[in-house]
Amino acid sequence: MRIGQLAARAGLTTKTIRFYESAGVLPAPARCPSGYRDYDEGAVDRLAFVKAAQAAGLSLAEIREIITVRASSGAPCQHVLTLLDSHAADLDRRIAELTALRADVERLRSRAGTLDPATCDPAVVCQVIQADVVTQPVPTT
Amino acid sequence: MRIGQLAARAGLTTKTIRFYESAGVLPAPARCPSGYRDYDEGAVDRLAFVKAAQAAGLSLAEIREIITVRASSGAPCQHVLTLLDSHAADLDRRIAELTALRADVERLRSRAGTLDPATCDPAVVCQVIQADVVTQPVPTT
DNA sequence: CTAGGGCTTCCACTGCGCTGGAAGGTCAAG
DNA sequence: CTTGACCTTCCAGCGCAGTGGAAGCCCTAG
Repeated sequence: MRIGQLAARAGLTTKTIRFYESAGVLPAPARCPSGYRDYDEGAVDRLAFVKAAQAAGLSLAEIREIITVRASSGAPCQHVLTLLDSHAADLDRRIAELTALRADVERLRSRAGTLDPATCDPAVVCQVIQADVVTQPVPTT
Repeated sequence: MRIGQLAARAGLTTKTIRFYESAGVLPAPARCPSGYRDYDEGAVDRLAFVKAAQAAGLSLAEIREIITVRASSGAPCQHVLTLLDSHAADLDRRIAELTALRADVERLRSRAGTLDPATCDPAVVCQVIQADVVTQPVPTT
């Protein structure tokens, strides 16, 4: 199967598939005499795995590492579980950060109603934005 | 005041201050005969505003726009409130996405305990990661 | 006079996951 | 023979908020 067909079956572009190959998450396939890439069915499965892993929040670098572990030392289950745990912890942190930020924004918003535009000094640009109402370290997006 | 002193007072690096000037969130200051930047007290206030606005989740582009509105048509309160509302909505979406992703990861994790490593087919790389357990569109980080 | 610390500019790079485009080769249909 | 779809490679850029480094000027202390 050529790259265009694989792309259609996987719901990706040919660009993305070549990029995945260069990123090390899709093995380099055989080549036709013409130089065209020639994929087997395994490529479809592999791309499905990559998609699922991405949907689980893993980066291409992490996916590549899982694949490497699988190739060199068998089932990467333990490694994957560790990754998932650390991602879950990251997510908990992110969610807590965003929730706190959300509360800060709400606080600014509701405080804005109590402000008199006439008291707004050009030097501070806009009195709605006040450092002492906002407690975030930095929105680590 | 020269750039190094301003940086110390604002808790930033000189690099960042020059970058803010080029990004349009800090006005270009006067220059000493030597060519050195010469800041007044207003610069400290301005940097405090930028910090607070960043902490509220605004991008430098948005901050620049607020400053522009302030300079051209007076108090930007309404504009700022609109921005804050749209950010609050973004945050709600992000939080919902991350929470759903967190649940997916948890589902994968707990399902992993029921799997037998022996049934893990190299073609799928790792059976812990399964598309049908994950329902995210794409983790729009 | 020299060393140092601070300042100037400009250009490049970081991370991440692609995406776009140029210049050219391959193949089947008309 | 030509057209057009498909493929190849390589190089560049996106967004975001900076960070790093090079080459060179300014100023003060020793």
